[in-house]
Amino acid sequence: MSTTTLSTKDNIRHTAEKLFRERGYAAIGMRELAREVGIEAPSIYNHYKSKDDLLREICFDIAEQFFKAFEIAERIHEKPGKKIKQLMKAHVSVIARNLEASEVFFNEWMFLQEPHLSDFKKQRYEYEMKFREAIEAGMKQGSFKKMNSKLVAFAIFSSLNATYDLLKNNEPMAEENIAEDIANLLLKGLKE
Amino acid sequence: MSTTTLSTKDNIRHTAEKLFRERGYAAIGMRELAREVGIEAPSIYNHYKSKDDLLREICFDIAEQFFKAFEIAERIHEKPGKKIKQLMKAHVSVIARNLEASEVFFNEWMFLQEPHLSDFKKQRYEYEMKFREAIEAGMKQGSFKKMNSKLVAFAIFSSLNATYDLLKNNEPMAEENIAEDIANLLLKGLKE
DNA sequence: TATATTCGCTAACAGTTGTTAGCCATGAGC
DNA sequence: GCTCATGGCTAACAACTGTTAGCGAATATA
Repeated sequence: MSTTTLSTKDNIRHTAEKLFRERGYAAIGMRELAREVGIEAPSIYNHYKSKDDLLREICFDIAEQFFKAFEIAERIHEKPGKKIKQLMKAHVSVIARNLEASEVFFNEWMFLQEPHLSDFKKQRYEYEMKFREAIEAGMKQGSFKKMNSKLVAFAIFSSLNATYDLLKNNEPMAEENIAEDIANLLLKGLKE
Repeated sequence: MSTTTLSTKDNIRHTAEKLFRERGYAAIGMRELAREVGIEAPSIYNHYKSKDDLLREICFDIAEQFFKAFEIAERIHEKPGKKIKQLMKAHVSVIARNLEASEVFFNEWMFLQEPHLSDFKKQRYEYEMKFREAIEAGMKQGSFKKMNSKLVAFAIFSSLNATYDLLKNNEPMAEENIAEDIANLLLKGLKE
């Protein structure tokens, strides 16, 4: 835990992540956000152009982290099973490092305004497709069962994205174990 | 598709489900909801006591359906693998029959006011525990691998709850196939 | 020391929020 | 035909929305 005193801008950012996650972007007013930070609402505008600007910074920052983590994990060339596992670990690691912000990324992106909304959707689709390519490669190569790759991708993503709830509601569980366990479950199945 | 002309109350309900799902409970005003229905905002109050009342009806109606479907599926006594599959199919079937409303149930419940909020959380927890019991029974009995049952339950729920996206964004896919495919993936795994 | 920038503040804006009061037309039951 | 409930409507409420203008103190730069 860093003990550096955060800048006001960082304080606004982190408080926004916390509040947007807890109660939703639309339900949080600038005055409430400001009160939680310990300043007055108009002071926020010394650091962010608008409420949308705040949301945009959060969402696109997380998006960037997902892409970077994916690229790094992709470089390690492995057999499909190991590769998917690597990608899943990278994905979970981004969530675990940004517990509140990633929830905002998943649940509040629809409040982005154009043209950022379209931008965001495009990036999300790209990311999904990168995952699906890795899955389909494994199917073609014979390591994976031949299934609807979209269904598989959705099952993987939604399982991984439950990381927040697992880390928040549970007996402490190491981040790496979550990815490892979910990967094993999805790869080898629950049946003995 | 039924061609019965719906009552105004039903119209409000269905329109609310659609709008709350699309843009979130907090972002939809009574005037916008009314406009979409084709009436004026105050007329809504002839049918619902408040905005919260509307959300409450939607959320608790879906909760009830989940419980009922679970109970019916539970009666058919089977081996753990078949049983989980039955429960999953029942769960997906509720989602498929209430595509918009179930999304509201999943994503907008936090806007419920007390004491209904606590009520809701309790019911959700009960439902989760019923599923986990079925999973743990399978583990004890030796049919399933011994894993963290909360993690397994979360993976199952989040995968099943992706049904909405699968039915909406995809080439048409039969509801039963979704549950069947997800069940097979989670039970037998992706690996060949 | 003079100047410019940063960053807080208060006051205020126009528009929107959920909701209530109260009026009027329709149609059912007596 | 009279009465009453139903379910629309308009007008209005106080509170709240995101945001801007503009002021003043502190800090950094020259």
